[in-house]
Amino acid sequence: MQKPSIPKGTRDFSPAEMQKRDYIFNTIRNVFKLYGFQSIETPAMETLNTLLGKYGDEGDKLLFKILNSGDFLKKADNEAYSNIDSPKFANSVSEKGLRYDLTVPFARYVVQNRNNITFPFKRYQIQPVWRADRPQKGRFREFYQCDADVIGSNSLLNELELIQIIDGVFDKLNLNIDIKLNNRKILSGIAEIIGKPELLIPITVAIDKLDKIGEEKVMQELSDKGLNNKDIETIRPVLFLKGKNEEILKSLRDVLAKSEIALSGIEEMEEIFALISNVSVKAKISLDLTLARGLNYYTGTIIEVQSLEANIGSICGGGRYDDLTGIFGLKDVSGVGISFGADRIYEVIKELNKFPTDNTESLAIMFTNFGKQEAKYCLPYLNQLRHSNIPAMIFPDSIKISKQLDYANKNNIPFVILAGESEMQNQTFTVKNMIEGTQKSVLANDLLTNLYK
RNA sequence: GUGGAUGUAGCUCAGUAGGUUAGAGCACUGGAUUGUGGUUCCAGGGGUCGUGGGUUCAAAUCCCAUCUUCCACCCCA
Repeated sequence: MQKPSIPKGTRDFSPAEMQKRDYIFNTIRNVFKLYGFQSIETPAMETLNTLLGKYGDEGDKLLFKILNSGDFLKKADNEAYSNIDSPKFANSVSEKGLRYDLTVPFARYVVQNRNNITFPFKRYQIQPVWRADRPQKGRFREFYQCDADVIGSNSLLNELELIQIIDGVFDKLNLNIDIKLNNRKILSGIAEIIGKPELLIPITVAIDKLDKIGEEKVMQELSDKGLNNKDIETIRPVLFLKGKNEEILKSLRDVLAKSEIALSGIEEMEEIFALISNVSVKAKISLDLTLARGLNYYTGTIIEVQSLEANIGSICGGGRYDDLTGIFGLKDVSGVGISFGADRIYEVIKELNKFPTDNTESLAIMFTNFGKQEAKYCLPYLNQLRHSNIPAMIFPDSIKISKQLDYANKNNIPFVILAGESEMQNQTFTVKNMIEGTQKSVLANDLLTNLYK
């Protein structure tokens, strides 16, 4: 007999875990709805054309590809096979892949359904995504993302709303967070100032690590990527600007004055902070010039959320992408969105022991089963409870009562109703309170009104 | 993809100078209690020691490979 198992990096969720997961999903979903976002779903798999090239080389490597059906070897690229060119060979036997995130499939959806969509389109989407990453703390191969995006609007009010959503969700979940903001245009400006715009990505990847590996190693990496000492000395002071968010922006204006693109990024940031000052936000919000984020498609605002209480990396991220739909043939449509990492949020709440203890959704009442006649006697009253919105069940088999009570006990059912021969004769029920260990007799017709008394 | 650790009953883990029949707690089943759970007591079932190969008279224990899980890096939610 083979031992049952599941693939690396995947998980089963028990009823107890699902209850906690649903708490997170419901919280996020309710806030999304509150801000006027509508739900959509897209398939677990997309064609590889849709997915490849959107997440950089690293992302392409992490895509799960699906083997073609049928006699797929007929179309196989034998040349690639003999050259041991795995990616090329894989493409010849696979044309579908599991989605890597929700943003790219959403962009595909928007372009494909452009005639049925009224812009600006505010959609939310809560679905699993798959990455062939090596699992570790807070990292899985199958995990849920909870995305909210606004597409077809350039207004920075959208950025404000997304920040408010983040604030609202984590406030409801009782987590302390730091919302880090930056703007790709500022980073582009820095690359422009030193005259090496083509090195934007390597530069951002390097400075993103500042708080992790330290100043010296970042400068070393910058030098490795082809920056000379003069370039590095230009960048260095920018990264260490201190003060309030508004003050940093002010100094940036001077340093990056020669870059038009940087100035427009700075202006956007100033506007966002000005907008935020009109609403009350509980979370810490910081301008972080070292925030880069890997995904290649971001062009404006970038957002990343970190827990101030747990060390698990980013628990929510997002940003503005000006031309993601362009790749699919719809130009000049700007989008901005965020993505909550539900699985990491789960780990944080678990670590901090902040899951609510009251579970109002669990079963409240169980009828024991003494036999066929007795069960039939219970059925109308069971029905009555359910019609009154009280979660209830009858034990399906007439096994020993101690077993049935044991079942109720293990499932945290607070009330058990005993109905045997004598109860039937007297038209009563014996109601047992499983928490206090007490029991009482009530008239069957008074069950509903006397239950909790 | 790179580096390090790990794997013994359903779960958490003991068990190495290699040596009869591999243990415990929890869980499970039955009984004390044929209509009363969460406590207690008694009894019982359950393991190809991750998998494959090797060394040896003899391997859970030593060696090699492989897979799993975990941690760090890369990257990211």
